Amino acid sequence: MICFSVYAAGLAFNRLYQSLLNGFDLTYPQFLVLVALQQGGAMNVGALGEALFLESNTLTPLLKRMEASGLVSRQRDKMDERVVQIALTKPGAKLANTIGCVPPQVLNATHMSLREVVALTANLNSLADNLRQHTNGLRDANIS
Amino acid sequence: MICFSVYAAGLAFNRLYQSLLNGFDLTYPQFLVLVALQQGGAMNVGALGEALFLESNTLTPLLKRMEASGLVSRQRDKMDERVVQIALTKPGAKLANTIGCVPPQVLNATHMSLREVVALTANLNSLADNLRQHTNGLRDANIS
DNA sequence: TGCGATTAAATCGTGCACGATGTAATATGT
DNA sequence: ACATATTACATCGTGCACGATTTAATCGCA
Repeated sequence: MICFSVYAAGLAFNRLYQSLLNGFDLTYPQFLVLVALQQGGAMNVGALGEALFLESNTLTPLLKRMEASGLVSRQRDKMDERVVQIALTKPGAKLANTIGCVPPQVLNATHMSLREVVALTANLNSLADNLRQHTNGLRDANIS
Repeated sequence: MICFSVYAAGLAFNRLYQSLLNGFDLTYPQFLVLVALQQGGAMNVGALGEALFLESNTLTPLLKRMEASGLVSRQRDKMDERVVQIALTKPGAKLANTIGCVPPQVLNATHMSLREVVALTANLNSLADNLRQHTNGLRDANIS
């Protein structure tokens, strides 16, 4: 049951990250947003969703919470009022740097070599790509 | 970022399963419960939690929903009134057989050979084991 | 026997994740 | 130009997932 192994590994990562992040008042998905913005720079909600494989119905409330805690700013785009630009605030950027220490701790917890982790990551990425293609195929078939 | 790859693969599996299961009025975690009970037979909430890496705060409401839809029974143990035994009902057992067709479809969607899937599953299981040990170590350190 | 400690579920509050839908702004075609 | 379609984001309802706490039953042990 590959699906269950992925599910259980996801639960395990989530719990470990919550433990490591609870001093920063950050959830694991919020941590991912912070990292995505640090690596990709400011971007709109849609682009953030493409990076994290999430949609606005998940991101909008999450980003509002992060805005409320002062980590990101949300600004309507002047050129296209439909678009909302998300950017790290100064405290957000600072926190993004501070939590750089967390992923190495997680890597250590895996008890795996860097080589093994890289290989496993690549396999998971291609697996997820295939699953997404299949899911999208099903969706498109239902529409037409 | 191994954690993100696991996270994204989990999202992808969840979406694919929701698509495949939505004709059965089942969520993905409910599907996992059904399979666990089919494979392990009737068991109490704690044992189910060990099998699925979940606790009563997640399982109790989920099992109540499955009881409401007639798939499982919940019975206080006569010998120890604290424990609640969970068993498949006849419709639940029937549905568990019916959805046996779903995992092969998922395997097909992975576009991976059985050998690759088995190897990836083993790697994920040992990874999750290591993460759980580390998380439990952190928890115990905080208690003492 | 009886009382404090432990255990198994349940409850509560918060935050994702997602399908379905709504709203407002922009793009497109005639 | 203007109605229609499309797009970007937001809203709503449901169901996990989890930390913290509660309740009730059982255990341990003097």
